[in-house]
Amino acid sequence: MKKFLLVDDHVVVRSGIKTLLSEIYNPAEVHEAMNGDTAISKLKNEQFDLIIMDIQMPNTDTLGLMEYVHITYPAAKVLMFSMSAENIYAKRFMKAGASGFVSKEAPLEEITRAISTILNGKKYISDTLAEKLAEDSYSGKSGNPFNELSPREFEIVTLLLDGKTVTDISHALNIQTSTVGTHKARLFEKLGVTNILALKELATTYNL
Amino acid sequence: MKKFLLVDDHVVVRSGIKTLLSEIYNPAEVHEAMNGDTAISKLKNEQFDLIIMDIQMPNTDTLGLMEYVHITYPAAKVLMFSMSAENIYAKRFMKAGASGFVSKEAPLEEITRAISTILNGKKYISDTLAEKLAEDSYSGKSGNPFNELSPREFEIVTLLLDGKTVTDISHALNIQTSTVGTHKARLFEKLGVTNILALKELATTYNL
DNA sequence: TATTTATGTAGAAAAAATTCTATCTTCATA
DNA sequence: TATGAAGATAGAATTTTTTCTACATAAATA
Repeated sequence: MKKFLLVDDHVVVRSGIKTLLSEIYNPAEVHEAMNGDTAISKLKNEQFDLIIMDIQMPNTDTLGLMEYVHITYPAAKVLMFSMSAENIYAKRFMKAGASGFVSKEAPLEEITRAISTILNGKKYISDTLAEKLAEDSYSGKSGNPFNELSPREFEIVTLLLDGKTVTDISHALNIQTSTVGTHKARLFEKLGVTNILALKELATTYNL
Repeated sequence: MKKFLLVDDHVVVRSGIKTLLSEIYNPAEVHEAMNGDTAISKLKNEQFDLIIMDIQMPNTDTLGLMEYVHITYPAAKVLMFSMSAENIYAKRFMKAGASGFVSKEAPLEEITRAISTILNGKKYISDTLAEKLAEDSYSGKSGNPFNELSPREFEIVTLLLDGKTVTDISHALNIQTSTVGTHKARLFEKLGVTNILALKELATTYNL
């Protein structure tokens, strides 16, 4: 019997995936976690065939969580689930050790394909994402300025775009406000923006 | 038998709600639409006991859709479903004729309560949202929240939306930064917003 | 291998923003 | 007309953010 762990803060989403999994892998043992902490403690006690994780959860640094899972349980397979279509996040998560990336907007058929591909020990990425990854690796630059950001800067930019203040972020990441300030200044510099609204606009044009 | 229409672009969300509905209202007839256009055409052909709609869908003006539904089918009951917790839009959707507003982050228990409350002909809003609404209706406000701003506040909101800092504004208007700060705090309060990004979003929905 | 560059971090100081309280004025209305 | 609400304004105190400098480490490169 396959064992799954769903990490998502939305009941309805968990319920939807659960239904889906039960239909395909009957019986399927489906565990749920609505935040990073719960996920971590579940992982300590049990081993899963597949972890399905939302990339976006309140009060949870999901990229950090992905890294943690990959380092702590290198054999774990994680399918990242994103609310929006293929975006700039995908690459980061794949680098952090995810086994696949799929959008919640994707047709059911693609979602099930992603799951079974990963369960078979392979990685799954959609065709469009594969193209994007290919593009970058051969043209050097993607043209997307957000790709120039370091992992930490990227992490911070997403929180900033979420309306979080420097102080919020310093708490969330357990670092000094001055450190957050430094990252913020460097990332503003890299992106060529001078205020949060311009940052938002830029992010929107690159549909981040 | 109850007839439902789910309007949401995410398969897994639809599937989750569908499962939920089937569990409570067995049998339940659940129709789905993944965008506004599909929803409109479904509404033309059939009548539903309840429409459950995501407030956020790509290429869909959901507030406009809500208004359209309310005007075209005044008896229709619509439960708005938002990805994030109670947000600034809730109020506008309620004013546009929604029967309820609930967050996907809400516990299952609240979601089912919302659904049954509305099916019983009542409106459902969370306690926190109820408070917010009470505040307004009691002061008789309606429509565009930007109209509630005083001339000075409006002047300042414009500059703020232009990416100007408090200091910039104090120079431009020849007043103290503390004065600008006071105006800013009051206007944030009036608009029910806590940061500049939320302000921008609000301004965008009222195409300011 | 030695050297540079990028990154993550933070302390200290400075600057900016926010909060709180308090005038003063205008305007509506009991 | 007296009363009070709404608005525009700030001073002072406080909090937050920014800036500047610096250091350690890791990765890249001459």
